[in-house]
Amino acid sequence: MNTRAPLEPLTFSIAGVERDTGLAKDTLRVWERRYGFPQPGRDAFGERAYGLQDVEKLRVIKRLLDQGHRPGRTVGLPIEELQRLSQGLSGERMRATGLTQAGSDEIDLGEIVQMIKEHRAEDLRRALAQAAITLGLTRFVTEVVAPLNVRVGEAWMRGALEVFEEHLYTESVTTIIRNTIGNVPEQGEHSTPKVLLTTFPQEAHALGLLMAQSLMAVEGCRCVSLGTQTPMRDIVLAAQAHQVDVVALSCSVNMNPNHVIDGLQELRAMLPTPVQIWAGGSSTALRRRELPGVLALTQLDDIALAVRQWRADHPSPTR
Amino acid sequence: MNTRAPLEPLTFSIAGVERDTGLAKDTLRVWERRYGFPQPGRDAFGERAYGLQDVEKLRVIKRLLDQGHRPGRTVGLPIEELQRLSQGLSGERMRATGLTQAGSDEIDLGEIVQMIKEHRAEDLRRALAQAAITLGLTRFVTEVVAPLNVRVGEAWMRGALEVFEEHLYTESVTTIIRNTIGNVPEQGEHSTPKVLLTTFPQEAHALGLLMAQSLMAVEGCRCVSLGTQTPMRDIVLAAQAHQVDVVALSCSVNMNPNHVIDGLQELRAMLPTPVQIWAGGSSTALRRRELPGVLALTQLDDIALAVRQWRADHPSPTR
DNA sequence: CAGAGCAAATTGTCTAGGACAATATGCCTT
DNA sequence: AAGGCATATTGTCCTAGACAATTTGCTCTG
Repeated sequence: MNTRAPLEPLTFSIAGVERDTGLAKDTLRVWERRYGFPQPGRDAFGERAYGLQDVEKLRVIKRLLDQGHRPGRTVGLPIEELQRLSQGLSGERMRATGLTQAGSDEIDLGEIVQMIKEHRAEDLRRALAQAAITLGLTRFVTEVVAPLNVRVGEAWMRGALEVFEEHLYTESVTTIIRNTIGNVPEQGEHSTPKVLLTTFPQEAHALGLLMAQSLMAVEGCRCVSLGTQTPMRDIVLAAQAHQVDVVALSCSVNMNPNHVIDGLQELRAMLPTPVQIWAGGSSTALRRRELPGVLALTQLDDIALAVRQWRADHPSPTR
Repeated sequence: MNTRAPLEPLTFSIAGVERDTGLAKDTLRVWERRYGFPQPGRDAFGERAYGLQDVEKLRVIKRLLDQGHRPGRTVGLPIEELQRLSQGLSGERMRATGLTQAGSDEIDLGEIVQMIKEHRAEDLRRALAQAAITLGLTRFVTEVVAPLNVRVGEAWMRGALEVFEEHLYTESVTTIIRNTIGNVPEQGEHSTPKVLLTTFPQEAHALGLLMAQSLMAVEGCRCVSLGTQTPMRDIVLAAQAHQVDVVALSCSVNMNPNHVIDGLQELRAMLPTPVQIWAGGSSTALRRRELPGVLALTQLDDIALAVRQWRADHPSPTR
C-alpha cells in the first residue's frame, strides 16, 4: 500500500526507484527479464528490494539513454564501463555544444558552490542578490543561475551534495529571482504577447519555470503563471479564460520524454491554432525531433528570440 | 510505444486518463474489475479507450476521494448522485468546523474572490499588493490570506472553482508574500531564534510554509527555509548543519494524520533535545492530542506567541 | 456514554509472463 | 552516398491473482 521507508534506506521499493530514476515500473521489470539487470533482492513480502548501488547504476544508465544510448547496449554493462561511456560522452558533448563550465566572468561560481557546501545561508543569499543587482536579471539568470544549476545537478548526481543542500540552493535562488522580477515594471494591458506559464502534472520542478518567466518579463511579455503541475484540461481552460497568445511549458530532465511528447501533442490538439505552444527546459524530448505546432526552446537565449519573432509575426494593429 | 493522440480525442488511452485524473493505471483497472466502472471500450488493438464522459466522472470521483469519501461508496454511483454528494458535503463541513467567513474589515474579500473567478489576473495582483501595503505583512497574512484560503478551499470543494483558478490564486499570493518578505530588514547574525522551515516529503503545499515564514521574519527570527518535501533524514542533517534552535513543519489537511504523528515523533527522536519542534497548519493530527516534545501551533497567532515564549525561556547571554 | 480492543471489509499496489505497435538499426540495391 | 526494406529493439499494455495497510463496525469495559 505504501513504500516502507526505513530509517536507513538500505533498499528501495519499485515505486521508490521509479520516483528516484524516472524509469517506469513496467520498464524496470522488463529490463530485469530481458537483460538480467537490475536483479533486486526480495523483501519479507516477496516484493523487489533494490539496493542503493542498483539505483545509482540505474541513474547513470538513465542519463546515457537520455543522451542517445540504447538500453540493449548499456543495461547489463558493468558500472565501470558505464562511467567510461558517461565520461567520454560528456567530454564529447561539452566540446560539441560548447558547454564548458562557462558562466559569468564577473561572478565566482565556485565560491557560490562553496557557500552551499558550507551552509553559509546568509552569505549565499547575499552573494546571489549582489550578482542579480550587478548583472541585471537576464544576465543573472543566464550566466549565474543556469550554470549553477548544472554544477549543483552534477554534484548531486555524484553524491557530493545532500538533498537539503540542494533544497537550500533552490529556495535561495527562487527568492532572489522572485524579488527581482517584482522590480521589473509591470506591463500595460495591451503589451504582447500574453503568455501562460506552467508545467505538466508530472513536472514538479519550479525553478525552470521561474527562470523562463523572468526572462519573458524582462522582454516585456504579460506573464500569467499558474505555478507547477497543472492538469492538461486546466491548461486549456486557463488559456481560454485569460485569452493568452502563447502557452509556455517547462519540462525538466526528470520527465519521461514520451510523456512530454504525448502531452505536447495532446495539448496542441486541444488548443486553438492561433495560440502558440512554447516548450522549454532540459528534457531530451525537445531535442529529439520537431513536433508540429510546438516551438522547442532548448536554450534560455531562445526565449528572447521567440518573443521577438512572435512580435515580428504579429504587428500591433492599433499602434 | 506511445499513446496515439487522435486529433479529436473522442477517446483516451489509459495513460491519458492517468495524466488527466491523477488516478494510477493499476487503480483504474482494479476499479473496472471491482466496481464495474469505468467500463471503457476497446480500440482496434484491444486496448482500453475511455470516453470523455468517463473521464469527467472520474475527475468528480477523484475530488470526492480527496475530500474523504471512499471508493466503494462513490465509484459506481450515477453522476447525478455524485454531484449531489459534492454539493452536500461542503455545507456540512462549514457548519461543523464553524468556519464563518471572517476576515479583515478593511479589505473586501468577496471582491477578491470575484476577481479570481473572473480571471482578472492583473487586478488580483494589484488588490493583493495594495492590501499587503495597507495592512502590513502580519495583518495581510492573518486577516486576508488565511480567510481567503478558506474561501478558496470551500469553493474548490463545491466544484465552484476550477483547478487553474486556484493555481492562479496561490501563485499570486505567493508572489506578493515573497516580495513583501524581501522588504523585511534582514536579521543580524546573532538574532534568535534561528528557525529551519520545511515540510515532510508527503506535503507539497508551499503556501502554508511561506505564511509561517513571513510571520516569523516579522517577529525577527532568522529563517532558513528548505522549501517543501524534505526527506526526514535531511531535516535532521540540515538542523545540525545550520545549528538551528527550532525546526518548524507545516502540515496541511491533505496529509494523512497518522503520517504526521509518526513523522513528528520520529523527528523528535532524531533531533537533539535543545532543538524545539514547532508543527503548524490545518492538519487534524495537531488538534487531536498533544505530542511530547512537539509544540503544536494550531493558529497563525500562535507563531508570534511561540517566538516570544522561546525568547523568554532563552535570555540572550551576551547582551 | 466515551474509549479501548479486535474482527472484518476495503483498497492500492505488487506479482507474473505474454503480446504488440512504434521506432531504430542493418543490409542491400541503385 | 542515398533510398528502400527486413529485422531487432523497446516501452507500454494486457490478464488475473495476491496481500499488507488502513478503515469501519462491532463489542466489551470502566
